[in-house]
Amino acid sequence: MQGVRRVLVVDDDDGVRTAVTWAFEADGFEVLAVDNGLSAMETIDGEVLSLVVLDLSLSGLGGLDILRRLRANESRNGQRHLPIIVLSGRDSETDRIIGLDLGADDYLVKPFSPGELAARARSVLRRSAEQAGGASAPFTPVGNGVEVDRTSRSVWVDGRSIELAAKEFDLLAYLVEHPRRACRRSELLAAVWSSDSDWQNESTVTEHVYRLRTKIETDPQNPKWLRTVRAVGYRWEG
Amino acid sequence: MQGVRRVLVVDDDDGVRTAVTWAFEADGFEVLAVDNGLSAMETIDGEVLSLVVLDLSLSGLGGLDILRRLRANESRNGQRHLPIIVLSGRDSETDRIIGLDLGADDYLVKPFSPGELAARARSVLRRSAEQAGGASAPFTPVGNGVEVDRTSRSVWVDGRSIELAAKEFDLLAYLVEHPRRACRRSELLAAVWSSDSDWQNESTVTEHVYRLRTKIETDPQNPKWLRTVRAVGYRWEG
DNA sequence: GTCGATGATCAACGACTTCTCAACATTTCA
DNA sequence: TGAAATGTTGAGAAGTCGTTGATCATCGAC
Repeated sequence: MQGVRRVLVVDDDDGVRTAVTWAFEADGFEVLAVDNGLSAMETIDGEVLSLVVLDLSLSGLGGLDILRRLRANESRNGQRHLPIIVLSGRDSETDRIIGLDLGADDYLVKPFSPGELAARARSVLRRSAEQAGGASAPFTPVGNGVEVDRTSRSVWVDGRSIELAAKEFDLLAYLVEHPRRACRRSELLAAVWSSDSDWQNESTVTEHVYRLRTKIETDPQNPKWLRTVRAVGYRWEG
Repeated sequence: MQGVRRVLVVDDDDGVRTAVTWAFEADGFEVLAVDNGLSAMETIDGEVLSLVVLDLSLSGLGGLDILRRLRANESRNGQRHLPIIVLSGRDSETDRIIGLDLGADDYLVKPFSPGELAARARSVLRRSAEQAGGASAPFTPVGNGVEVDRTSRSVWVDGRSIELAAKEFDLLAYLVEHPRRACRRSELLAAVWSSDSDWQNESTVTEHVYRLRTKIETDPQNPKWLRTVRAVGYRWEG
């Protein structure tokens, strides 16, 4: 898409900055790294960036503040959406990220593997490019795999069109948009049903997954895409 | 790593303070020395230090208290791990266990030779530098070795994907996040099982370590990553 | 070497999770 | 309004996982 892909890494831990920098440079990115929120904001204002990797738990001007300010600025000035991947230190923070829906494009919980970060970065950039690419080219379902188009709300599996009910589609779309993430049922309830797990029964999710599998998996008993993560929930193998 | 290597010596015995100070100054360290726990905490808060040498048997605010507070603060604020070498007057097994459990990086019993202390200091600092240097901490190295990803809850050993049960994964993730630390079984119970050791049997940890080893170690009888620390617990060799 | 303490290994059982299906509730649309 | 499609809930079966205690191996002290 662009000649230079430039990423900003914001983390106050030397080790994380170094490792993330390596991972991105190995992937052909130009990397800027800063260790605090103020420098991060300055860099974002002053530089042309393709992507920001942002630690949530910065001291001082925190990751959440940056995210909030950035998104507020963008919508006020009608600027282009700058893709952001959030890093969070604890698994419990994940729930907050999802709950608050702060506009991160993806998020990773430490510890994470560099390869995983690189994969998510590519995926975020691809989506961002498709979006910027305007009136997305008429969808052509190609070859193998599962293709989901939110605009026409249609789904193809290995090139064949599949009919899904509304909730089934929403669930699948969410999973496909968050590939390789172990999603807990409560997360899916919140995201797809806009509901609290206190309010709604989590077995609703189980049942919809069951129906989805019968429709999209070749061997529903032995699912290839929609995998169970025992004691947690489900994961889409993108 | 740093231009100046600065060490804080905490001991209420004049003779020990003097001897240790000499030993470190001869080794090119800048030395701060205090004779009580309160001053120690103040110095730790106010100064940039490379290492603390801490007498366990201080009167007043004791060595164990300092260790506990310091490590609690670090984990709460996500600060860098400050290396600590503990000095103890007695060779009692109990103190040794408690000292290592609370996150002392090494341990010396009085009387000791200044040369021995200097050697251990160098070793502790080297390990600490390696750790901060990126190849460990929340991040696991690429390629060979064990990679853990909390987001997708998946694990790779030498590039091959490994299936783990829920508790096995949680245990592994905790260990990987605290590399090169002797973790007591009670600590692991508290961290991974959110449980009291009075309530749950510590052999649960032993068993889970056993299962983990059979899944991730090439030679489980002779573990390379998940090592036993006799009379204490287990340690992850990051 | 012997003894005691500690860890490894194994088997067994109970508890928990998910799958599956059926029944009921709700929405949609003719 | 009524029928069909869709969504939600609950219950039982099947399977996996977690935990424990027993027994054997190993280590270190004496």
